[in-house]
Amino acid sequence: MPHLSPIKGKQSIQETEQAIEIESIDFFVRMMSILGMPRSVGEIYGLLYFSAVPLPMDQIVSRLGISIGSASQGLKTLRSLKAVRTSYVAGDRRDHYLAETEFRRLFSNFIKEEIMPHMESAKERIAKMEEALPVQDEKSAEFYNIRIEKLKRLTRAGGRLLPALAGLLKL
Amino acid sequence: MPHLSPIKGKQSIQETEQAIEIESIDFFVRMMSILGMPRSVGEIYGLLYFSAVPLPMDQIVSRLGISIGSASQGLKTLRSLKAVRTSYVAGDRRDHYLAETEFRRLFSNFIKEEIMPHMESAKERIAKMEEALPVQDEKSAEFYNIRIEKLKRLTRAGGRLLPALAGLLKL
DNA sequence: TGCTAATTTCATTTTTTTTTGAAAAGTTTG
DNA sequence: CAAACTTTTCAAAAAAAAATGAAATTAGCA
Repeated sequence: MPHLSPIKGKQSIQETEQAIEIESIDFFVRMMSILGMPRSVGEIYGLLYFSAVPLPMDQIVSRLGISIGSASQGLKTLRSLKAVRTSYVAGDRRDHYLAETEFRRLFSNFIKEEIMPHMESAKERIAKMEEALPVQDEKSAEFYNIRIEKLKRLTRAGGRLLPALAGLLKL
Repeated sequence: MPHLSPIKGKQSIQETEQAIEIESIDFFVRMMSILGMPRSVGEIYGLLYFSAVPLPMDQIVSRLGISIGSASQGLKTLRSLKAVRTSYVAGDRRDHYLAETEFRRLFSNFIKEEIMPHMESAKERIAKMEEALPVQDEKSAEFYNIRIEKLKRLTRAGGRLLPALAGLLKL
């Protein structure tokens, strides 16, 4: 069955596109907020995700109704996560933004940039605990050692598992 | 080489314990904040993690210098994540709190309670996008379908992988 | 049951985070 | 190189999140 009459449904193509756009923005605002990203970042990504063409910043600003400053900062964040990239459009001096839609890559980047540094500093902090420890040598030393050992295993597992996870992610 | 002289180091046993406690609190405040938990929750868990005995709420309050309200709410959160449990102490009507130190279990709980519900509502939102879609039947429909398909794969992968991850986590 | 200690709840305050808006800094092109 | 446009930066405002503290509730005990 090929295409139906163009005047078939209650909604026009634009209405459909707008409906999906709204859902997409909503979707990514929530997703990003799980990852601790501000609303504006989710909105921008959500808008770009379903955009067939790359959008310049002023379009993002006007379509989302956010400030130029927010858009600039949000795009900076998204760029640093490699979640968007710019594409050059002939005869237009504005940057045009495009969403990276390969989630595997995005995820891997997120872990590397946002999570792994924390793991590193966690290890340093555990080392500090060990420095403090050896002085007291009684029965309770055993208790502390066990707890510290668990923390070490936690960071080790995190360090191995998180990057591996991104690879596992067969999207 | 057995134990050294008890008056050897510069620090007493209490000082050592206090130093570790401070590091522990610091450690878990940061860990919890990665997971989007408020400071107080990290502080409480950090204190309990290295406590050899279960602590009643008023001790938590006075040792951390937080309010009774914060402590109560923080403990509620930690209880709901099964990160702490109460243990009964003879002849004391206060609840005494103990940290759950098996991170695998904690992690698995966190995914189940905090992450999976989001995955579920994500699926519902994708379904809404699909509802909006079928009306417009032109070349761009293909574009939308591809994007929606990627989202579906994302939530499917998330739903499978996250719980699996908790199992993998051999701590 | 009534009294008291322990805990929870929640309106208010404080702190932190995010957004805004306007000035500063770049860029492109005529 | 200057005028026009684009983007970034950042102090201030707004919004959101967390902590407080006191009243309300609950639970243990005499």
